[in-house]
Amino acid sequence: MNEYKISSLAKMAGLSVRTLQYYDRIGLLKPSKKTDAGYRVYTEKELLKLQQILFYRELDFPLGSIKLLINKRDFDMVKALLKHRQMLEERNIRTAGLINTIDKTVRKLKEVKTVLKDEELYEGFSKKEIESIKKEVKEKYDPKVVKESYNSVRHMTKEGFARVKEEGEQVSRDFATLMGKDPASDEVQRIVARHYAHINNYYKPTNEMYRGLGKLYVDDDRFRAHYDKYKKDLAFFVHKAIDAFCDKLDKK
Amino acid sequence: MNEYKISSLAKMAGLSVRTLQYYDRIGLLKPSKKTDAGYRVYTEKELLKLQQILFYRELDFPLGSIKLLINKRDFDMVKALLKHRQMLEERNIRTAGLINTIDKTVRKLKEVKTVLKDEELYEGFSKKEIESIKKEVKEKYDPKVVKESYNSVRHMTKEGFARVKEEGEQVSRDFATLMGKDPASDEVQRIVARHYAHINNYYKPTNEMYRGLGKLYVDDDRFRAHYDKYKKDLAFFVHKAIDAFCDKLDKK
DNA sequence: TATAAACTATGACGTAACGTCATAGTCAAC
DNA sequence: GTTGACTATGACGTTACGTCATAGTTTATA
Repeated sequence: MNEYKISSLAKMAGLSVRTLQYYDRIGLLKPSKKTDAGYRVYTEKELLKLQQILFYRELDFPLGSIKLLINKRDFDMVKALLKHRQMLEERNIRTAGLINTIDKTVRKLKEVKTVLKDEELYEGFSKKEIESIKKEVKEKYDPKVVKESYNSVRHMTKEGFARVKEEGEQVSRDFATLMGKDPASDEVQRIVARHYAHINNYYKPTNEMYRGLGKLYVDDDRFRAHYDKYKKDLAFFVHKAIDAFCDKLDKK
Repeated sequence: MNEYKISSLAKMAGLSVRTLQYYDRIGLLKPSKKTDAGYRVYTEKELLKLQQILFYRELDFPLGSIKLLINKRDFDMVKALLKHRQMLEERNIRTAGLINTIDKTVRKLKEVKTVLKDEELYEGFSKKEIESIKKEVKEKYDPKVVKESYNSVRHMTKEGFARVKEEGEQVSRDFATLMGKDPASDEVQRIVARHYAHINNYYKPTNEMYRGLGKLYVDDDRFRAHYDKYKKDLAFFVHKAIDAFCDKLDKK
């Protein structure tokens, strides 16, 4: 019977020497024998077994399972295959979902492909204000968070931008008219819900994060200025309203 | 701004403490500061950044890529997403292929599993003939061996059997063209190996079982007829070839 | 036959993204 | 002042190998 040294078998099977040594070590494929010098010697028998191994490996079976599958003669192959199939299917479903999420995200980003110039983005602000905002945004806040909304805002069409901006302004005005009411009241909470949905155009915050965002409206000068522009202390009111909103979410 | 200790942030984000410590270590998410005692202190800023991280993580981005994505200001998000999408799609296609392979394999195995009754296996033979064949096979050859291959053959459906025949036909033709050569020669042995691999689709015979199957090809009229249909005495040739194959396996 | 080239074995370490365990220091409460 | 909860860190395990270094073996060649 022909005998093969490790690199021959490796070449035949398309594996590396180190891989075969590894398979030996974990007991997946032992050589037929070893020479006095400790060299591994394989025969056709091992080649055939290796083919079986590679079949399962191709199916993404973990080596530990393969070891059981090919060594136990009474192992229920069909059951193992079906169980594995189940797992592959779940993996596929999940991956399909991820692709979908990417598509949605990309659509959102692309829909707004036309790049707005800074002047358009910050229309209403003076040049100096623009610079200071940009600088502040860059230095003070989390780069990515700000960048994402910054970019998504920057890449909007004028129409898209106008729409979002209008939406945001309406929400702000609504908050302004309701100031003084109980932040936890239904009418205020309805506006918060709209705000929350608005925010979700840009990213999907957890409850805690949304709460944090509300706090940021007060702590951050630029945000506070934005709201307080509508009405004095509106930022604080919005913060409280968001807090109440999150309280309710948490309680559920 | 509110300050959170590591377990608070972990709970909020649904991660483990160890994971956050890990993210700190690899520079993915550094705490806002550290206390004198070395305790990590996080704020809402980190919460927001973490949310971004989790968004990409959900999409199976490796953490290293996420680090670049959220830290490099000029990183092209759309490009990165589309590239990732490409990868996910390839993964999905491959997984779908694996599922398909499993389905085909399981179909085969299930056909094999259904037990054929003797009458079906030997349809066309009389009861007496059946008994005589069984008796002969049992007595003439190593009882255990023959019984093994016998039984494994018995467990096929008609359809399964037809499929085996169909798929085995190519192998048969190859044997036919090589008849006259030394059954132990490399070229013949290669075909035997293919036959062996083919058989292995259905069950995993021991060497002895495989040898018994070879004998069965000669001793059983139906099998013999099958091979001799291709060429006179082909069954005997195949038997010899399988014998030589098993000799080599045994010799080790 | 001596030597160089090619091959082999083995241990150690690295990978990704954490989990687990052990050890030790820290903080708040009773 | 002690207990209990919390934190930090290092070490090791996980999967399926790859890479590198070191050392011994076989083979080819001069």
